Amino acid sequence: MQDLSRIMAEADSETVDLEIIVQGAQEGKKQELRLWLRMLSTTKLVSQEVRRRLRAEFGATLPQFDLMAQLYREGDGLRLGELSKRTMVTNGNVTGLVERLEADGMVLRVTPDGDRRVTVAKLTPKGEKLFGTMAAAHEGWLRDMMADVDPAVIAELWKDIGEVKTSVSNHLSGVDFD
Amino acid sequence: MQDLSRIMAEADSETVDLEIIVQGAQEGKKQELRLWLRMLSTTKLVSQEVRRRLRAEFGATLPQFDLMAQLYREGDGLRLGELSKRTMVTNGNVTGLVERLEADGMVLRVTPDGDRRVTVAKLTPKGEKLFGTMAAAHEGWLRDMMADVDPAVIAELWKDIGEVKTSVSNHLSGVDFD
DNA sequence: AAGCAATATTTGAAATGTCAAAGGTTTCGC
DNA sequence: GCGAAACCTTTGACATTTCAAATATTGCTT
Repeated sequence: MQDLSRIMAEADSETVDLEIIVQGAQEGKKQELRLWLRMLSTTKLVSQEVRRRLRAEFGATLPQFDLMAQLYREGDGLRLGELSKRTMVTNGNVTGLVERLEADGMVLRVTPDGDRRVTVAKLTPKGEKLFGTMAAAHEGWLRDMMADVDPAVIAELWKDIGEVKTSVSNHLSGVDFD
Repeated sequence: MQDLSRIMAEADSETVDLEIIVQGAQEGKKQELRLWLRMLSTTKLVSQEVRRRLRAEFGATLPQFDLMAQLYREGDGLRLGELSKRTMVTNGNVTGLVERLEADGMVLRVTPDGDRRVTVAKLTPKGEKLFGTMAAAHEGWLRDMMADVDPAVIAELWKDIGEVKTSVSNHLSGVDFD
């Protein structure tokens, strides 16, 4: 944490009302915040359950599963940069993930002849087989977890969250300082 | 990754049938998976934006912000175990988070007289002030990001995701091996 | 052909994340 | 009160995460 003095000075000059800021999410003013907190906690809940089961049943991690899912649907493999975009994982992170998956024999790394900057990752047969098993289980877990939710609600949620995603995408700050 | 041979054997003996037998299964079967993938990617998108801004504007991290939010609404402080539950962060992780926040002067650690097993974390005045500023900004970011979504949809989403969360909560596997 | 910008991946530092095991403390049962 | 069980936090080993800087390679410009 850096640059505190400047920030504190700002806070001082404003005298933000500390009582109201976090609390009053009930009153309609903070619908977005309230929704976000609920989305976040729900996502964490599901993620942790999925992670726990992937680990217990397959000894795999969620990021590994995600990465393999992308490779699974592109039989010819993907460049690491592509993988990074699709999994929303940083480049540096993909390097390590692929490294470990390769060590486990799930993934193969190849440098194509045309361009030696590039590394293409590809599932091995072993990786494909394991992922197939995991994917089927994974789908079942989700169906179970959401079993009490009306299918119509699920469809509605899918649509509406799509709207949220679009809105968010259109309001991202590239990189800006104040 | 461990225990592969057993898992592979299972996969072999099952030969999962990718063709779907039940009627209407193409559309209905994977609704939950589809919803989950969309929830996950949307949450990642928002998280990354929030993280980027917290860092750029306040030099703080998202987990730190989360933790401070919990302490903010409990002026008397919270035991680390409580913090762990509320932030959905493991115990060991809370230790480190609080350590760093204490080093930054945002948080105070106290061992109450009654029970020396316990550590209570509490925001310092400096921490309170900074959090107040961050919380106000944070709320604004979310309002901006979701600006294109109809308020009625936001309210609906909040309600429906609540249903999802309840369902998931009721279908968690404590700890089970197969 | 030399130089330089653009592209693609890796590396390194710091923080966060999980899990399991280890430490102290308290409390309960006897 | 003693010893064991229960409780709370810390520690340690790894994996994942981000960002920024460093490498390496290609392609463009002149």
